[in-house]
Amino acid sequence: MSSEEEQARPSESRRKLVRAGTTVDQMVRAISDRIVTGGMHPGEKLDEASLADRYKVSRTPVREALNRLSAMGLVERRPNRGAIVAVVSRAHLASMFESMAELEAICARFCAERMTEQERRTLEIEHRAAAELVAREAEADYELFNSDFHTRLYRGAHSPHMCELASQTRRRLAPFRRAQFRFDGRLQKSWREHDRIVQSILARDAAAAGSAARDHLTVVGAASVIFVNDDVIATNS
Amino acid sequence: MSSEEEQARPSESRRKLVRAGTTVDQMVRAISDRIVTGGMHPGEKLDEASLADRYKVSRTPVREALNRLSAMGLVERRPNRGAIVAVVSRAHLASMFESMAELEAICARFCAERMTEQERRTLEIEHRAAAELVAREAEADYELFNSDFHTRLYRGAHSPHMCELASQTRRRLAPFRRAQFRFDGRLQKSWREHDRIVQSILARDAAAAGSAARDHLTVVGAASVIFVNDDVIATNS
DNA sequence: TCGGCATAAACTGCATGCAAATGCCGAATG
DNA sequence: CATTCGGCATTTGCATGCAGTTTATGCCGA
Repeated sequence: MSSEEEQARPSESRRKLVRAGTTVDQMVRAISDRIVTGGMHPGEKLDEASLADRYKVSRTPVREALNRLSAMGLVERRPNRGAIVAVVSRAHLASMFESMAELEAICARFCAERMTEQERRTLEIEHRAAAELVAREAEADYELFNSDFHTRLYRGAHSPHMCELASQTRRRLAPFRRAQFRFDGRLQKSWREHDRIVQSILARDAAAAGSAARDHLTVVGAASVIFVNDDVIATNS
Repeated sequence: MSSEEEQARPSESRRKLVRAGTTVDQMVRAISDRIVTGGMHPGEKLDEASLADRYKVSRTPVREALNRLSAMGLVERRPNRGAIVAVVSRAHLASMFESMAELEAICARFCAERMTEQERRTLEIEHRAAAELVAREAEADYELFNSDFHTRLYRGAHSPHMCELASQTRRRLAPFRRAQFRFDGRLQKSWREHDRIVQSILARDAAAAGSAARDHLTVVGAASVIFVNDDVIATNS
């Protein structure tokens, strides 16, 4: 696999044309992309100097990026001994999915109780519109919609901190959710599960919304943990 | 107020005698201490150069410390515009306490279902022992026990990630929970609330444990938010 | 007197250099 | 032959310097 598309950027791109600002941000994206897309395996060493000259920047922004990634849980930093790609055990991964399910359950409950009329309308409209993506089997687009859907759920809970926790956990799970929609019929199943959540929210049935969201995530989690078993964790050293 | 006890350290202390290793760690502790103990007010500017020469280090470790504190949610970093002590609105603070309540409810539920016999025994024994602290009105000691109690709850859930989320949120709330036990009779109330949680867990009644934990935190949160209203938030600029 | 613009000061972000820490390898010793 | 100690190489951690960006100040015109 030629995953080297980011490597030898023409040096003029240092601060022009590249989407978002600061060099550190770029490094965070570059490194996390490589980890997320499987370009680096858990346990692999991330040496500052190598990364620095691989991306043609100095060690300082690399350091900062590694720190941020460490805060995000994607890499592990050992004092004086460098950083490695975070090793997540199957148990820990399962725990993350479990937590995600619980967090979304809470958000869904809050949504049922607290969403404004406006938010409910938007939620329903967007959800209905997504049915078309399912029919077309537009996986990439659906994945995008899916992301929005969940974000909407976090926002609708009207609890900034809960939203933050959920988003954070979701980001951290991203690497392991990649092939989620590759499973046959997963698109349609996902939509139906969403439907159950949406209907419960619209009916203001908090308990039902909670269970629906929990079940939805539990299914996704199980699928992903199985997936990971064969593909990522097995290669951890 | 002479809160300048940390300022002009003899320079030899750079890497000797100071408890834990790296300069960055010291900076993190120093700055977070000042924020947590009210030495700095929300919104106040944290200028790298000033901090650097206040603590007689270079800007680099200060930068790293600010980044970590930003990840912890204690300071806010604006690109190219420096860092300020995080401003938490009353709404956001309430949201944090609410989330904390939900997280602990989940942990308590899991504890009821998953704790080992050993863990249950320890939980009960420690809890019983704390009754003595209540009788003696040993506030400081009880506060210590209280911290352990909650940590035990997070651990007992047997979900590493949930434990992490709970601990993280708890740390972040620390600044606002300071005077929690100053309220009259709070010690005894706290113990009785703990008792309800413990009994539910020992009875393996997940639902009851969840509600008990949620109620416990909801009370604490309400008290602290009120407290904050008069003391911290009002002085934010 | 007030608003807009240009210049200057201040501060952040990145690069580079140096010192301390860790890990490795070989040699000496029990 | 195994173990431990010391030097060497690599790598992290911190200091400092420079460049770009933001913010403050002052000047000019209306």
